[in-house]
Amino acid sequence: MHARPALTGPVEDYLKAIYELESRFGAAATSDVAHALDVAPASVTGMVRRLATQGYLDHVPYRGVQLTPCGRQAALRTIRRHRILESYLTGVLGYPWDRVHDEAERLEHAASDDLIERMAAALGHPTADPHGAPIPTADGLIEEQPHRTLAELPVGETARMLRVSDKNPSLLRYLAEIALQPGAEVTMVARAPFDGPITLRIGNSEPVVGPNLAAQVLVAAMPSSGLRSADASGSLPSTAASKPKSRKPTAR
Amino acid sequence: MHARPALTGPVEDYLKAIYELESRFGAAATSDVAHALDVAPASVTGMVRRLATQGYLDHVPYRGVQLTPCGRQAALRTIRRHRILESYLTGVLGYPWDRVHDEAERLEHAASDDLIERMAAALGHPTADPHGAPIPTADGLIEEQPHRTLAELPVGETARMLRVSDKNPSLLRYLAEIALQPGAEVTMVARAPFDGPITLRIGNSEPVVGPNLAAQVLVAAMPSSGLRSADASGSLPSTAASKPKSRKPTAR
DNA sequence: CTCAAAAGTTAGGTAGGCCTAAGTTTAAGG
DNA sequence: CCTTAAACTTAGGCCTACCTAACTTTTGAG
Ligand SMILES: [Mn+2]
Ligand SMILES: [Mn+2]
Ligand SMILES: [Mn+2]
Ligand SMILES: [Mn+2]
Repeated sequence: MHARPALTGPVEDYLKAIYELESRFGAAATSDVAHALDVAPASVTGMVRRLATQGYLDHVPYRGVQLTPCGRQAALRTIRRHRILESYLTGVLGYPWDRVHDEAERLEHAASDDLIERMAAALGHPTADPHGAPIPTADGLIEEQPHRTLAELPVGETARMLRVSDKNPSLLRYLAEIALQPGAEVTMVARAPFDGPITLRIGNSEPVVGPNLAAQVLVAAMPSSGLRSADASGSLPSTAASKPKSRKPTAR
Repeated sequence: MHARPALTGPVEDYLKAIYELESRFGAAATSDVAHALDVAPASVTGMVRRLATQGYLDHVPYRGVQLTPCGRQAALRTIRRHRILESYLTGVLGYPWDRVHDEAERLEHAASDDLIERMAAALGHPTADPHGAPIPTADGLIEEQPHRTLAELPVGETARMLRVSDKNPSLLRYLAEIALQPGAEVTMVARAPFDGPITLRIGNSEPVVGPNLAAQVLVAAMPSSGLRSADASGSLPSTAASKPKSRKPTAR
């Protein structure tokens, strides 16, 4: 609540990684954090203990870790900076979307709030980053859209592409090549059986992609009939993720 | 020459500070570096020993420190980034010139070369930062202009304002108020004796300033007669500063 | 020339952030 | 249940980058 000491870069990255794991699985496992940050599990245990004593997270040894409200706020602040930076780099400086993540990963720890807000203003206060991830507001509210994966899209249906992970540059380059980017309308033309190739229609072209790729692309939950532009603003924002898919670490 | 390991932020700041002290005094004294970086002298001794063993500088104990070619190259790279960042922040994002230094001081360690060059390109490859400091080229050449201080300007003469330190925000705010910024034509109208107040003409106004302020403002060495715009490009660049004013540390 | 202050260095310590190796706990299969 | 592999933590180090306190070298005033 009060003026906490400024966080270091590594600490911001830990909180961010834990936030993302927590919203996917309900809690973050030591080894998942280690994998996300590319450090040894022992390093995570050590850092987690420190951050727990400092009030940023709750740690039940051997059971995983969860953010406190204070830790969640810090995580969302870093995520906001990251995503605004990515948006600015692509939108203003002409970066390709497969190269903004690494740059933002460093700048997010160095840019002042003032700079971030100036960038956001220059972009007209965007609500999603170039990969379709929602940008939390300055006071820590984030609005997740309901979605399914492209792999789940029934044959014949059309959906609006929503989002893809920003962490795989070569995947991003390929998606750009076939024009599969957030906002694009994509139709499931055919799906070969036994996890076979998937034929899509995007604009005038009909790229054929693997099921593995399709599973990584998120599309809007509701079928998109024609050119209805769903107004993103105005709906009530929620503080965290929608419904975590349960997995290993259940904390408590 | 080969791929040296990436430097840390603190190391980049040490090399930059040493570069600046060296170009002013011929060599950098431990206590001056300590003062510039706001660390204890003992910390400087330690860092300097490490950087000397790593080949970035030569250290003669008790006599000061000097950059090796390799250290100078690293320093100029950081200075280039710093100054391009300052230029971008004022030129594109509307930062006032008194607040860019702190921001650039952090971003200079996080921005990639690609980002820096994109910013430079967006600005049309500027040759000076908002405070008038020359921007080294990507291959480490820097071109200092001949200058004198505004305090030295003879009464009746007009000169083009060249440069001022970026480290004193309140001075910068005041200079902006009286329109004394790089490129401005300034005339020495009158100087009261015994270090008394100095009357200037800048445009239509005649601000009266102290000799202390005037000593901090650099103007072009040659009198500017009217509106001749001196072409900065085309002259031969030199690797380092012109002629260091000798002072305490003489190294060797 | 002397000698004390200033400048610089050395010694010893802290904290952050990482590592490997060696335990400990948990979960899961048989 | 028992056993064992996987997940996790603990122990013990290392490196960077800082600090203070104590010592050494240089300098310059008298
Ligand atoms: Mn990203
Ligand atoms: Mn990061
Ligand atoms: Mn500056
Ligand atoms: Mn800096």
